[in-house]
Amino acid sequence: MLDIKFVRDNYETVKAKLAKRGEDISEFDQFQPLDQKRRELIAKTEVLKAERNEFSQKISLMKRNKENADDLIVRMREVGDEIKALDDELRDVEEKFEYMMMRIPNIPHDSVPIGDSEDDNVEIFKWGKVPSFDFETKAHWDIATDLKLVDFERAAKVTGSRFAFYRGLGARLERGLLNFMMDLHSEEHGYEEMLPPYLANRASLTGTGQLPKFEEDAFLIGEEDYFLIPTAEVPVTNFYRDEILDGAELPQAFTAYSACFRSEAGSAGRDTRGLIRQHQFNKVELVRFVKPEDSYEQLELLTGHAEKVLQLLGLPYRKLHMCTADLGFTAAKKYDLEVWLPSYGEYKEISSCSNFEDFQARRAGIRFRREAGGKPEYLHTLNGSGLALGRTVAAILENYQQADGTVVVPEVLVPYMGGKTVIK
RNA sequence: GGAGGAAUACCCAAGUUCGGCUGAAGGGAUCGGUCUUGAAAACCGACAGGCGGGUCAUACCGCGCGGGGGUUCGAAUCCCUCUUCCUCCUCCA
Repeated sequence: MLDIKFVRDNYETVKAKLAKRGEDISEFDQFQPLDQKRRELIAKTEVLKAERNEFSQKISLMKRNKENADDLIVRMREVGDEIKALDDELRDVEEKFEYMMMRIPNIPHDSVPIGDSEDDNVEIFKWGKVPSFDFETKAHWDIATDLKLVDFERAAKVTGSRFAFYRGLGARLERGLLNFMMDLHSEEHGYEEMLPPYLANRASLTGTGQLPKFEEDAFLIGEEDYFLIPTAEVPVTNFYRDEILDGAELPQAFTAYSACFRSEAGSAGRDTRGLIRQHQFNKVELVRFVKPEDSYEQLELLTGHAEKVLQLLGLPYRKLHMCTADLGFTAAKKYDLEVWLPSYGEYKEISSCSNFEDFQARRAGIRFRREAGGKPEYLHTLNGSGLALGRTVAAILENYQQADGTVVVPEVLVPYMGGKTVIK
């Protein structure tokens, strides 16, 4: 959520910046009328409440002195009715205002390239050497099926489309990668390891920005009003929801593995084969809680941690600076890491690293105090994938495949694969 | 799933019977001071924080006793509802 006072004082500037995202922000036109109406009603109702407080005191005194207070009580009854009517109206206005504010996206940082579509994302650099093969290469879904690493058909039978069974060395590879990444981030990069719940409530999904606008993307569980988490970002960021942290303990960094669940509404027909777009996938997430003045530096740091995984695995990738049109709802600035996939003949997103500034913190009520007794301030939140596991498996299978149909295990993973150097 | 109990400020904890000088007693912790060579102890003092309206900023005003509704001139205190925690039973990896 945006800072209401800031928006009030800089309405035109904010509107112009939001317009650069290229999405429909006509809702934002309601800001000024609703904000004004809201403040009018608050002013009115508070005058009456002050009066009521004052006279209730008087009535109390009169009663104690055995005086008759009936006239005052009758008068206050009218004031009470008036307050009730105004409060009802105010509640209505605030509900509309809140709903509108919760659906307004974050303001892009000034460094973000302006663009109309994903074609305007700016490539910052490429890393690694794209492999060249002197044999007919296979796509990862064929490699995985041929080597009995993943079974898509039986998953379709047992559950439905876009689910997968990992088996044998495929399951081992996914688990090995998970352990490799968690070890790297917790032991080398200074993150505290976390294993979060996979279901989260409505308040949490609202805190990180999935709700109210994108409810159709999430799986809702029965009558519980719990959602399957689309990413560990949701539980981990909301870990500190409605809390005030000690500034001396910032930054705080967590790495969390979780399964992630996405309905993939609206993606019908895209990436239908293989491990790229599943309803359920595994991911190692990085989350940081930082002081506002550090957040852009911290974004570089976090992105570097995600890149390190790709570098150690020897997977060719490129780093993109996402343009205003491709920022997503919550980010002020975002880098995507895209890994080379031979079957696509192009780079494919495998990590997304964002600085949300205080956008999530404001929604989720996460603050900090610089010093004891100081005013609480909203902190900044960041997160990034470190990395998505299914896509990493796909990338390894495709980039490390050999002419005989087997797959070489990247060196760093050998210890995590029980010493195996080849998947066959 | 069944039966009970609880939720008060940083922590503990009174108040809820009978709604009104409770904008919330009392401890502890914390901070400041006295004393001391220094420290401890003792004593004195400060300690709702937060959010919202308002203001150039103050002042001032509103809300606040788990969340949300309601009754009432007035609610920490009464009613409804939700959430969380605890105990016992049941079930269970």
